[in-house]
Amino acid sequence: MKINIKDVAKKAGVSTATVSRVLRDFPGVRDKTRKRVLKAVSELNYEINAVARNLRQKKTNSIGIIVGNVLSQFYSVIAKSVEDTANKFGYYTILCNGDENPEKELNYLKVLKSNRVDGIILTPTGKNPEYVRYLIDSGTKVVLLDRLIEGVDCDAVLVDNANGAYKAVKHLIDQGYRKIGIVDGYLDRTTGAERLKGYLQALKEAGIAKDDSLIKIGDFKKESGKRLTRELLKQSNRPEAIFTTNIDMSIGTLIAIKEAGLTIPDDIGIVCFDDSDWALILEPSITVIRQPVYQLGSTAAGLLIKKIEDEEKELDHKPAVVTLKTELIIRNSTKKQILVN
Amino acid sequence: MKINIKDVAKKAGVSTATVSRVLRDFPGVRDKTRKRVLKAVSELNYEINAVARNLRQKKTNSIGIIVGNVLSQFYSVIAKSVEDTANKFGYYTILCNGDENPEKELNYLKVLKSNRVDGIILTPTGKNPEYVRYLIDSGTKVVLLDRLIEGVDCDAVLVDNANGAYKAVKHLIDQGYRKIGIVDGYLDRTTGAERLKGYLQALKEAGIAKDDSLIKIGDFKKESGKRLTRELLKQSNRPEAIFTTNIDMSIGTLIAIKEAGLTIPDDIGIVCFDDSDWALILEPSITVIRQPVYQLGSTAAGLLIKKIEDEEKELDHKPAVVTLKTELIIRNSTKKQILVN
DNA sequence: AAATAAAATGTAAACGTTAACAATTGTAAA
DNA sequence: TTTACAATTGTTAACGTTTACATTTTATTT
Repeated sequence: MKINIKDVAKKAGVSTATVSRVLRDFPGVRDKTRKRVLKAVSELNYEINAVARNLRQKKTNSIGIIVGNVLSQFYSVIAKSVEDTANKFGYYTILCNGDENPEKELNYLKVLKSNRVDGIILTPTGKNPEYVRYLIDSGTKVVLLDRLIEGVDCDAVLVDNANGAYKAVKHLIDQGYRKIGIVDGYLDRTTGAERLKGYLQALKEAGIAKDDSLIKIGDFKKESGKRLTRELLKQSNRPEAIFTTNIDMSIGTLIAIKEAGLTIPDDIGIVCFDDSDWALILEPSITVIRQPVYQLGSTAAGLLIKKIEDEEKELDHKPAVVTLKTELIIRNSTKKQILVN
Repeated sequence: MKINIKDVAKKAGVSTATVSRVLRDFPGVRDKTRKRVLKAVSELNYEINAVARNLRQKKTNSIGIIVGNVLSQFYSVIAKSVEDTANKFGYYTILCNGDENPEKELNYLKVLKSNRVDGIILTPTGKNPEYVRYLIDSGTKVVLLDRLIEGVDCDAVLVDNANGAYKAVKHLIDQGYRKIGIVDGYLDRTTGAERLKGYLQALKEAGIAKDDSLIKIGDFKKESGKRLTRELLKQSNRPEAIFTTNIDMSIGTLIAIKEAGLTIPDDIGIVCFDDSDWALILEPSITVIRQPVYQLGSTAAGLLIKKIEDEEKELDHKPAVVTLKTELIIRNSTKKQILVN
């Protein structure tokens, strides 16, 4: 029932090799022959079996991407940019939701390897350094996205997390806020750690003492943002402003602030890592650190594909870490000054 | 360099068939042999080549999913629920972004078929009925999600779009709004058409005449929501309330309302199709029609996998259309009554 | 211990391509 | 015409599994 290359060859009166050549647009096929083959292809409704091709060529034209949390807007954009870029170069993507869970991550890495994807883009939990190192050593192309893995030397595309956080907190300080809380995610992800670092640096420069009760560490997800903000707002030394370190936790924080009946920016100022259309619609609009999210994904995909194709050409590839800049977008959630006037 | 099943067989002193049996947990392998094989597997760090397996088994344990617009929150949730469900049954997913573009859709359908995915979940543009029909006829398992394709008989998982829209508009009317605009998406998608139908039905029942100048048709994306709302707000018979038919257009609509300096719900009421955390944070919070989005995806994936596995067991499968219920969540963006008091 | 059945293992073809190499055909110069 | 060489096409062995079938080993019965 299923048509294969032999059927096409027979119908066109040529060998399978010739059909294969036509299918792959190889030069050196007489025009007359090519037309005959294409006619047979279309008459038989032949569609190549990519699985067989992949086996023979030891190449799948696919890349895997493991993201931290597919529900997050941040990773949606990453998924789209990786996919767009991959498509442009003739690759398709397999999207996996690591869910910030090291076991899921490990499992997916194995599945992707087993399926012989040509490369992997990984937002690492950082908890599987041995396997990632093994992957790289055994020839799988890997590009890390958004975070690094301690002790693993690998291409990566990052954002200047510490600087972004620094700009956010410095802005709060410049606006007159002093008691500034932070709602951060996992400190064992480089993002969480670096953003905390930027926060601390800004405080230090302004001569504001570090206050551990204002530092709350969650898991980068909405629920923990809500829970931690509730804690912050309940405690005696309630912060005058909060810096949240990713979009999902920011949602939780905003919910908690609304619950508490506080007014932004009068009662409390807020700066969030990650921009969103919603941040603009909210009243007041939210001051944010904008990451070049689309570019993050497209750069990672571009780097990965370059790595893949460089190797095919037997070119050497030097591992690179690309760091993209963040941008402070000042809106109305940090306008304390105006009220002071 | 690469270890294959032959290497394992040699090391364990058995045949490749035995190794294969052990790998697939086949019964009828002596325990001693099994252990010997597993030892060799682990010592050699052997990982099965899924591509070769897929070729031989004519099965890939993968399903493809083509969504309308991967940037939309709606489809993020769909992607996650499909992936979760697929994983649970041992399948992995290939996510494709159709982008509401019939050509991209067609291309992806071909790529997925060529890669011999075991099944496809499709949010159809409706513009490729012949190919979808051909796919189904040639044995590819397909489940449509969110929308139908005219003239194609296929399993599908939908939402009661007309009823949802009806509830939304009826609610507006009950709250005292009369001049109600609609910002809808493509009418040639069943979602767009059905939601318009519900809108019209609610108006009719209330004895409100249809006014074409209040009916704006876009493409389900943010930009058109913004543009169309600007038009609505500029024209002489400005609506008292707007019903938007998906989350992305809703964002555009909210931006346009904010731009125009109008107050919700005093100057204008609004109900949106699709709930979101942000709808709750906004001031005022937004009344919405909530779709059971996660369930939509998991049901589709479950149905698809059942289809796939029923066929393997040579069971007959009757095409089914599952329609899930929507829910009206009343919040503050439609509280006209209160102001009247 | 022999005969038989059942259990375990092995052999080799098949899945549908591609690619190295071989063979044929066409073309242009001698 | 040959001849020499280039252009085109064909043959066949991979790629790494699984699986139908054959064979060997083990267990059971007499």
